Amino acid sequence: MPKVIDHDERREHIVDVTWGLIMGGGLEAATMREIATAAGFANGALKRYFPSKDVLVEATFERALSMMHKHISAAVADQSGLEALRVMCYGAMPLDTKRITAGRVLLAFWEMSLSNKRLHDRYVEHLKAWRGLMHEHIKRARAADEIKTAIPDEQLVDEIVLINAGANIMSLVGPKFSTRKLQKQHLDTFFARIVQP
Amino acid sequence: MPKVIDHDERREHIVDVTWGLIMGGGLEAATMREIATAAGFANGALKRYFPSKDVLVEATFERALSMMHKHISAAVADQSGLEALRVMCYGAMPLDTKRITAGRVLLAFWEMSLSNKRLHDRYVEHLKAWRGLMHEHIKRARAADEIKTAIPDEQLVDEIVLINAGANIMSLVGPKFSTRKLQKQHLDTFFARIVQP
DNA sequence: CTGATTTGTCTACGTTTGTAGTGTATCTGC
DNA sequence: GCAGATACACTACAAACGTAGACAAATCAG
Repeated sequence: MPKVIDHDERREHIVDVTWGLIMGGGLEAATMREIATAAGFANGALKRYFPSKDVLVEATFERALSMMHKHISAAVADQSGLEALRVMCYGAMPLDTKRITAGRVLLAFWEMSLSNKRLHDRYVEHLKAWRGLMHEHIKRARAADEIKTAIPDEQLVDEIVLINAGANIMSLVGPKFSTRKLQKQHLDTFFARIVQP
Repeated sequence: MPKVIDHDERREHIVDVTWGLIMGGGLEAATMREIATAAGFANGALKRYFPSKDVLVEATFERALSMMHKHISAAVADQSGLEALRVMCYGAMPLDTKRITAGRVLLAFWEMSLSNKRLHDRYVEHLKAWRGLMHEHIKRARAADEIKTAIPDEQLVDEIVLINAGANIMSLVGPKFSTRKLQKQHLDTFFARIVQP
């Protein structure tokens, strides 16, 4: 028996490195050679852990989605209704450096998913789950009379999604205009608004 | 004297073709060979009109911005204040196929501008002009007592920008969820809101 | 018709890409 | 300590990229 290696751990590390490279210079910067070097390997070494670049990219994509999912789940915790919705919204916004650079990865994946059906389907699935969760919390908040606006649930959910996607973009391309303070204010105003008739 | 050619017209045509290719498959699909073929030329023919790919891409980028600028200017026309703002907002939203696919190009440029200082500066300039124009109209609308909300102008402008950017993204990656109807409703609700105290 | 000049084609070159193949070093179980 | 399997480095290769240069074709002035 040869050297024993935790393959899953190695894969995690390689995905970490790929993530970092995309953060720094987009997908363009994430070449197999560059990833291998940054991970401390030589040219062809990644092949043992990811059969092809597509698979590696897909794994990195998956990481982005599961990271967001975990971040939201952890924030929501045992809360429910309006407070859960609030925590979800603030948690998904690019309000610190880590989440802003994560938006860089998201941007790359948005573009890639437009020419890769597998990735696109996966993202639609994620979107469906995310929106479904928000619907759930809004429903409960309405039942508890925490939300009183006449605006339909579907519109509320969509508004959050658009604000969030827009904030991710603008934090990258125009952070001087769309400041964190403003982005927080959007959510503040939004929540102040929906608790009223 | 040889064949006489309108160079500007040729450049427009080449930019058209580049635009179309980016629409279809992102920047990845817009190779010099592909552009030349789609424009009806052979491999190296573009060199007479664009010295390098960077220049061609920059010209296409410029087209995207000026297209939006023209679209807005034409819509606003001689109007002013609230009505001008309203027309601007609806005009910039991806509410038809043409504007949705234009969002595809915008997405490509957002990503590219993150690793190209020239393009980034140009986009920031555009953003500044766009936001400035909205500020102008909001100011006049307030003077005419058309807008009564206590929300600061800067926040109103930023909200429009985020909704717009988000709508552009979601029209591409999740049109099943973020429908045109919903996107229109966001603006309807927004304008119904700001005319009240 | 002739000739100068631009236009566009074609070929080629140097890079960079993803990936396959080969060999060597390394480590574990016996 | 030995044998066998694994891990990684290294080289190589085909494909695709942007771009440069040489050549042929086309066109208008005279």
